[in-house]
Amino acid sequence: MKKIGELAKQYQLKTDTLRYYEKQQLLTPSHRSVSDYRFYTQLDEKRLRFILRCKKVGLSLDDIRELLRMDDQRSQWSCHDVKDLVESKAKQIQTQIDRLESFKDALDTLGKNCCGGHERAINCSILDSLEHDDDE
Amino acid sequence: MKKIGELAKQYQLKTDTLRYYEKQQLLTPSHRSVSDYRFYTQLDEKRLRFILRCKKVGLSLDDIRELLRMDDQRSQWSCHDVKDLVESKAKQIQTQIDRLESFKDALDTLGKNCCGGHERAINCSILDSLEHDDDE
DNA sequence: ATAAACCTTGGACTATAGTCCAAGGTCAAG
DNA sequence: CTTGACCTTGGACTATAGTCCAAGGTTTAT
Repeated sequence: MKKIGELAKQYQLKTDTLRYYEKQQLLTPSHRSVSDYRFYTQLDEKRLRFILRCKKVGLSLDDIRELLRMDDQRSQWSCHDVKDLVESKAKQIQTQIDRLESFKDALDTLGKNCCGGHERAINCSILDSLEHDDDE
Repeated sequence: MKKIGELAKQYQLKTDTLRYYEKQQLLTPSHRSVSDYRFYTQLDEKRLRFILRCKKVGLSLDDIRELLRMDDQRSQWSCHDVKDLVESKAKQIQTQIDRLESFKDALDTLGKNCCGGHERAINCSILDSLEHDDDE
């Protein structure tokens, strides 16, 4: 059983983060001391690793909460449910990627047409194209 | 000269957004009526279009503020300065894209190994891999 | 003259994932 | 027995880009 400080140090988190996860219903330590110190068991720690692994693949705390619920009661859920969550998250991320790609393309185009020299920006092609309604 | 409501309607913004841009030092109407109504000139409107075009290419309000400063005083800046801003923003966006791509890959991998069937998730491969420390 | 539609301001609230702080209680070492 | 390191709580604050609200003033139309 570990106290919050130990657990935090071990996983390079702040104790505040662990308390935050508790408030978010992600990880509640199985025991409390008389003086209300948190004590985390091996299982709690395993749950924390689950959470951290989820974060690594880009899941939000909301997603993780849902996945934990499934993991807690696997028999209540089908593989389909789980896969669904993962796939819809992947799709959502793809949408964000697409959006950013189009930003990137637009910026690259702006940059490519610019001399980038040290002369005054009086006729800067970037500023000019941002000023004019070429594309609309 | 347009009142805030007209301008907002024309560009499909909320009047609040326009006021917000003013507070952010992006767009200050050139005139005020006796009763303190905002009046936007053609130039103000042009400036707004500049802002909206910047947003379209993914620039933040902070970026836009900087770009407007350059546009306002082109002779104070070089093409290099302008190009630099645009390119560094493009790089920053690329970093975000890379991060999301790696999330996407991880989720795709999880999803691919999962049957996605309607059976109970007792042995769900997704949950299993999130539980075990395979990759660390 | 009064209602509807507009305008003003400042301040609170949204989501996300924490981080930091203050005031106070607890515990181990010297 | 006190110091320092830990722990507790609740609440405020961060960034981003607005959005919404309340309380009140103005303008336009009837």
